[in-house]
Amino acid sequence: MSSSLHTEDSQWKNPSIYSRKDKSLGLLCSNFLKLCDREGEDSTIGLDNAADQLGVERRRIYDIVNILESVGVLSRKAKNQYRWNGYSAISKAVDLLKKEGLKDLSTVSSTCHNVSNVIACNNSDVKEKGEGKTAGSHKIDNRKEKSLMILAQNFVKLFLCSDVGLISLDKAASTLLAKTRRLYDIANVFVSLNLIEKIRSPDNGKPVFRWIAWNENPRSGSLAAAKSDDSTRRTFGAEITNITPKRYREDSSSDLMLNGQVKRLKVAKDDELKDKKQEISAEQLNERGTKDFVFGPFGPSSLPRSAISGKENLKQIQNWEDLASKYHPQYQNKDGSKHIQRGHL
DNA sequence: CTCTCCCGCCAGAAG
DNA sequence: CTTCTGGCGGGAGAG
Repeated sequence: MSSSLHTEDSQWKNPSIYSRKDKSLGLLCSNFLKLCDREGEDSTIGLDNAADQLGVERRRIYDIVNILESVGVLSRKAKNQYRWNGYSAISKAVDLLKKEGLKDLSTVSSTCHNVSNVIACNNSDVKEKGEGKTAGSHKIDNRKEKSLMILAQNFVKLFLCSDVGLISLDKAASTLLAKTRRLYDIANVFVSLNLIEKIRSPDNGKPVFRWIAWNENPRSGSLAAAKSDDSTRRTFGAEITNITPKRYREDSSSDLMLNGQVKRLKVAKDDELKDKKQEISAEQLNERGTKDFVFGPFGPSSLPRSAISGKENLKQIQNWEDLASKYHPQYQNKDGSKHIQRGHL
C-alpha cells in the first residue's frame, strides 16, 4: 500500500525526478516530529505505525528515534513503543548534558589524554551499585558506547562545554572518535529540531554547525505548552552560544584542549583554567587592563568582539585532534574480505 | 573531484 | 527459534 502521509511539499509532479533530498533523514525527521506533535505529549509512538505513516522502512525510524532520545524529546517505553515528551523536554535534557559535560571536563580521567577523549570516553552508564573495580566491569557491551544516542549526546556536549561557536563535522568526528558519516545523520536531525544550524565558515567557507535556541515550536504547541511551566530556570542557551556576540572561531578550543599531563603540571594555575571553562564569557572582562596574566594558548582573546562578520582568520589549530585521530578503537574485522555475504544460511 | 549520506546487510539483543 | 534493534560502511547522488 502506498503511504498515507507523504511530504507536505508533494512535488511529486514527476516521479522520474528522484532526489535524495526527498529521502533525507532531516526531512523524515521533520515529518516524524510533526506526527508526534500531533499526537500530543505523553502519547505513545509505535515504530511500526510511524514507519508506515512516513512510508519508510523500520531501519530509518531507529536512527531518528535514537537521536531524538538523546535530547529528551522521546523516551523508550517498551519494545516498539516510544513516548513523546514534547519539545519542552529538550531544555531539561540539554541542561543535564551540559552539566555532565562540564563535570567530565573537570574530572581528570586517567585513561583519557585530553578533553576530547574525556568526552568520548565518558560512560554515562553502568555506574549503578557497587561501583568500583568489579572484575571485568567493562565487559558490558561496548556496542552501546558507540550508539548513535551516546554520540549525539556527546555532540551536544561539544557545543555546550566549549566556547567554540562553530564546529565542523569533520572536527567533531575526530574529537568524538566517530565516523563523520554518523555525524551527518545526527546533525540533520538536530537541524530539523532547530537545535543547530548549518552555516558556512567565515574563513574556510566550509560548512559548520552552530548551536541555536529552539526559539519556536512548529505549532506554537497548544498541547506542548501543557506542562511547559517547569521548563527552565532560564534560557541556558543564552549562556553560551546562543547570543554570544563573541568571535566565532572554529578552533578557539585551545583553552581546554590541553593534554591531561599538561594540565597536571600546571595545577598551580589550573584554577583559572577550570574557572574559565565555566565562565567562558570572560572575554568581555578582559578589556579592563588585562595584563595580569595571560592565558597560555589563549593569547589573542582580546581581539575585537566584532560579530560574525567576515572575519578572516587562518589559524588552524588541530593539535588537539591529532591525538584523537590516532585512535583506531573500532574495527573488529580482521579479515580483508570486504565482500558481503548475500547468501546466509 | 570532494562532500553528503541513503540503503540495507547482518550481528547482537530481546522475546 | 523469531523478531526487534541498530552498528556499520559501500557506493551513488549532489555540489
